[in-house]
Amino acid sequence: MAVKDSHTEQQIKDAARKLFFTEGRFKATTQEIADAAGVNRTLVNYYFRSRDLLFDQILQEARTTMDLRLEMAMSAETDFKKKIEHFIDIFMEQSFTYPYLDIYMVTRINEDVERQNQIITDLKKTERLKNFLRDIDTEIKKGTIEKIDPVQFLMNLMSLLSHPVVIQPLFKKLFNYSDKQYRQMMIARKEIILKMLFK
Amino acid sequence: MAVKDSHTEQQIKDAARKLFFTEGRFKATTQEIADAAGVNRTLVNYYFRSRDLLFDQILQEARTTMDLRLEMAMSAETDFKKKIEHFIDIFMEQSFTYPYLDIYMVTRINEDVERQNQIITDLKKTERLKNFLRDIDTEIKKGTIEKIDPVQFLMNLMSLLSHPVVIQPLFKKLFNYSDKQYRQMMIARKEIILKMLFK
DNA sequence: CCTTTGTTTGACAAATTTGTCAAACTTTAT
DNA sequence: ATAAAGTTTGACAAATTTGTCAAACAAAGG
Repeated sequence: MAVKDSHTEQQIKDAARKLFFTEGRFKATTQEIADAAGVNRTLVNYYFRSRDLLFDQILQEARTTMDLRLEMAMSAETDFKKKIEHFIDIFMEQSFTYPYLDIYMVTRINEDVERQNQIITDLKKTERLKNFLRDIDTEIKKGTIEKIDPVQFLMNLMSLLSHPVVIQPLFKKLFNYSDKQYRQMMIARKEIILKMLFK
Repeated sequence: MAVKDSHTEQQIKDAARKLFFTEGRFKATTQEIADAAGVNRTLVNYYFRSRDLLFDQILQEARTTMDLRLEMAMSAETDFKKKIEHFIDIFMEQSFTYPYLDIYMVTRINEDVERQNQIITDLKKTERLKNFLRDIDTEIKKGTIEKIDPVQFLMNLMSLLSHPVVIQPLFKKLFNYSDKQYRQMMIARKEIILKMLFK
C-alpha cells in the first residue's frame, strides 16, 4: 500500500486537472475529485488544506508549464512563420488535453469580483508576450503580413485556435460530429489558420 | 405594490439572465438571483418550481430569440457578403449583451454527462444553419470566397467573433485594457474579420 | 522492539443551499 | 362586502458540501 500511496498528492492533482481542465466539470466537488483519484475525500484537505487551494495550485502549475513550453517553442525558431507554426502546434496540443483551461480561468475571475484570488490577480503581460507583439510588428514592417494591430493579430490567432475546442460539445451536437470527425476537422485547421493569417 | 409586482416573474428572469449570460456568474445561487431581482427568494420556486427549470427557461428563450434575429437578418439580404456583415452585426451585438451564453451551455452540457437536460439534447442543426452552409458552398462555386469546407468557414467566423468576448476578462488583465479600449478593439474587429474571410 | 513520523480513515460539526408549507396579504370578480 | 384566486413572506426541513479531529494504521530509524 504505502509505496503506491506515496503519490496520493499527485493522484489528486491529476484527477482534479482532468475533471476541470479536460472535462470542463467546473462544479466538481471534493468528493468527486477524491473518487476520480481513488482516495479518501479528507486527503484532499490533508494535502491541500482546502478545495480552493488545490484549484489554485493546479491552475498555477498549468500556467507555468504552458508558459515554459511556449517560451521554448518560440525561441527555437528565427523565422516568424515557423514560430507561428510552432505556436499553433503547441497550443493545439495543449488545447486537446486541457480544452477548458482558459474558460475555467474566466469563470473563476467572474465568480467573485471583489475577493480576487492571487493567481488571477498576478496575471501580467509576460516578457514572452511582449516579445511576440514586437515580432508581429517587425513582420508588418517587413511586409510579411498585412498591416494590422499586433494585438488584433494575436487575437485572431488565439480565437481561431481556441474557440473550436471550447465550443466542441455544442458543435458536436449541432453537426452530429463524432470525436474522430471533430479531431480530423481540428487537425485540418492548422493549414487553414496559417492561410488566413499570412495570405 | 400590486401593479409593480405583477412582473415579478419577469424581474427574476431578467436578473438571472444578467447574472448568467452577461456576468458569467455560473455559480449564482437562488438567493443571489432573488437579491438581484429585489424579490423574496421563495418566489423563484413559486414561479419556476426549481432553480434548474428557471435556467432551462431563460436558456430556451435566449436561443429562440437569437435564432429568430439571425433568421431575419440573414433572409433580408440577397448578397452573401452583406449577409455575413449582417450576421456579424447581430452576433456581435448579442455577444455584448450575453457574452457567456455559449460557454454557459457548454458548461451545462459537461456538468452532467448522463442526465442531459431537454434543451441541450434538443440542439439540432436548424434549417437556417443548413441554408447558411449551402450559401457558403454556392459562394465557393461562384468564386467569391476561396475553396474551403463550409463548416470550417463557419467555424472561423464564429471563432473570430465569439472568442474575444468570452476571453475578455482574461485579456483585459493581460493587456491592462479598460472597458472602453476593449470595446473599441471589438468594434474594429468587424472590418478585420471581413477582410480575413473574404480576401 | 519501540518510538517517531507521516498517512489514512470514519465520525462529527458547521456552513450553504434548496425546496416546501401554511399563514398573511392583495387583487379581482361576484 | 365577500369570496376566490393569486402573490408574498418567514419558518422550517432536507440535502449537499466543506473542513476538522482523534484514532487507526504503516513505514523507517534507532
